[in-house]
Amino acid sequence: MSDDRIRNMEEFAALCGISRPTVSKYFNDPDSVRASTRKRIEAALEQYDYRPNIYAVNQNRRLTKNIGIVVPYLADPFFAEIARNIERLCIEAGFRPILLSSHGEGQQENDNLESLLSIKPAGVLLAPLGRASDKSAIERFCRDVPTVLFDSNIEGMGEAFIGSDNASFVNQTVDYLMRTGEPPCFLEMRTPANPNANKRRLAYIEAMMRHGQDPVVIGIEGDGWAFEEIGRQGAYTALAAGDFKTDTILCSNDRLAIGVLSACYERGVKVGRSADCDMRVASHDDHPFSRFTCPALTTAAHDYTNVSGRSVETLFELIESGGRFQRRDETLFPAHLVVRASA
Amino acid sequence: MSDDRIRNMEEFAALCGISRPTVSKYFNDPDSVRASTRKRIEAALEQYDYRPNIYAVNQNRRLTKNIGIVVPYLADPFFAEIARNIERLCIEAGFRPILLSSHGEGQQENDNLESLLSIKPAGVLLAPLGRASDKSAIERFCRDVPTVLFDSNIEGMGEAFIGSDNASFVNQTVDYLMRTGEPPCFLEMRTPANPNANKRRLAYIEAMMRHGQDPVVIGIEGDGWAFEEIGRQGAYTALAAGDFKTDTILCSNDRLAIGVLSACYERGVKVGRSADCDMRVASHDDHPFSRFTCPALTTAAHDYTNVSGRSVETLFELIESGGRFQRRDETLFPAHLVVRASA
DNA sequence: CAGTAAAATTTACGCGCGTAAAAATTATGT
DNA sequence: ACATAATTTTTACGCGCGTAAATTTTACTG
Repeated sequence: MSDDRIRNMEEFAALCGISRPTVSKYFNDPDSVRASTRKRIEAALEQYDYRPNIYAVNQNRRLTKNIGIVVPYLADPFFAEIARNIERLCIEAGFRPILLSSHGEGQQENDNLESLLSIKPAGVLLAPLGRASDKSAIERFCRDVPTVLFDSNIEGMGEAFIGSDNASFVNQTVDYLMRTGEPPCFLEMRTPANPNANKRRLAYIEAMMRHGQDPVVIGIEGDGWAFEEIGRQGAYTALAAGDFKTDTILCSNDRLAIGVLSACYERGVKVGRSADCDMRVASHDDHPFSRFTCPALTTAAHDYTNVSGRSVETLFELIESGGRFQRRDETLFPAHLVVRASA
Repeated sequence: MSDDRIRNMEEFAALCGISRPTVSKYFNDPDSVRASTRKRIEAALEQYDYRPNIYAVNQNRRLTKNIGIVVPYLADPFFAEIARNIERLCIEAGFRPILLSSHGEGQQENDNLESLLSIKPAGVLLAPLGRASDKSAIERFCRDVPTVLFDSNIEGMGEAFIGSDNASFVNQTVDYLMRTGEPPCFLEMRTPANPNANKRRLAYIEAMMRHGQDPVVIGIEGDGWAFEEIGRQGAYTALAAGDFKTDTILCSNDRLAIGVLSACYERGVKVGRSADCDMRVASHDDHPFSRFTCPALTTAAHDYTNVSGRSVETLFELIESGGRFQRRDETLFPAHLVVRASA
């Protein structure tokens, strides 16, 4: 790799002995030029280390190769994992992923969308905050930018939604808990952060009815995205007040459960399914940390691969169709149960 | 906000009744134009929702306002937190942060640097992988882009380094453990991912000597960034083999400790500092999850605020000095002990 | 009010590349 | 070798904005 600084495509083309427009064609699609000229360009690339100015490219292309990815809370390893998968798929398809986190705040979500507008992305994969989202801002954004929603749905927004089937999550955990012990109560935040929580509660109630049991929903206080702390505080309070009428707690999500397990431990409540245990705790999401809790968490796992894969595929289709779909599809993937020691 | 699409600064300037160059000046620095014209522009901005084309802007500016942030492993909430702080500080200073994760892989780190090169950032904050880093690639990158290293140092690379004082971490935990119980052994990965681990080991050995104790270092097998799993497996093996000659384990970092606690729990080893406990476990980092482990983890905490704050400040100074410093400073911030239930 | 400094306008060029159209070259099949 | 199709070259324009220089307008001072 020689150190001669090449200033633009003109110079690089000259070094290749090829005209600039042809080199330009090559960078847009290497297969659009004759094999022999492709070889010459690629040989020159090895030698001279030139790369097209991304700003000049994007200024002139009708559509950039940028794809925006917005997640509600990146400090949550669950979203970090999903984002990582999605990033990889975008890169493999020749796109440029731009990852943004809303950090649990509506204002940040708006800022992220604003910021994405200015880079004129080919498309955006948006996992909205949910309750804290500025619906009208998102709606406006979706009018301007081809957007696919994932993880958390907002009725009618974006050209498609890909997520997990909350009913499948809850049915599996409830069924499992029912056939292995006492009927579970359901622990959630009183004011859940996103609509998945609501769907899970409803699915829980329905599942319990199906089993001929009275559903018991325990709503704990707390706001924001510090779910573990909220779960811990809530469980502490509930344990002290004796709110748990059953020995089995089904948490709305793993992060709450992590807090619950922490509270149980501190209060000397032994969690697990063996005979000497006081309580069973199960949950949903299969959070990356859930196998390291004490005890390891029994939970229902997202189909990470399919959710991220289908989200990306759908966005690609959307981009190819010019940014609009005939109708808005909602794709839901079922969960699979992961039985560990906690229930 | 009217919906008239404004195509460029020319049109927008016309709507303001102001010349384009003046509007351009305004966007570069709102205070560089007369107050009265500033008002007119801002009034028009409210009405017409125009925003300069970021590609055209960056093509012509000598320096972009982009700042690259590269972290080794974003699925680790520790880095997610640091990154979030840094992002915020950059935005407040009028820059555009671009967050990239190396996902624990050297190849990805190289790709990230490559990718950053093409956006011509004003500066980059790089937390290298460490052992898995391609040193020569990083060196080349640092020659082209003003770079400040943080979290994990690589001798001589980048214009400055900001991190935590590993000796301070270890001295505090060792001193605490020594004065409250048996001398600790030190648990780490046999082939640590980054140089901080090496410094911690050395600091441990030195601290033990200072206390007139024999240092005992337990190196566990494992590769990659799945530290929790590595810690779990390692502790399992060590417990089974009876490798722990003392009842006190000091882990190199919290993520290993999380795995260790998980193994202890599964094997029925009670961890904590009360009389009925079999073992004490302490660690370093104050990972966001360390207060939710069972028992909650006693650890030494990073000075998150200062590390991220100083990193950003240093990069700004670097950018203002034209990308080079006279000499390469290394700034280390001390830790503070966080005593919880595990030791 | 003149005198001066500060700010805005006019004019013009350049950044690096996409892209279109016409002309020239090369590859392909027979 | 020839006709034809496929590529490449040449030429030229435009994208949206930064920025410089010269000029005009505005604001401020006494």
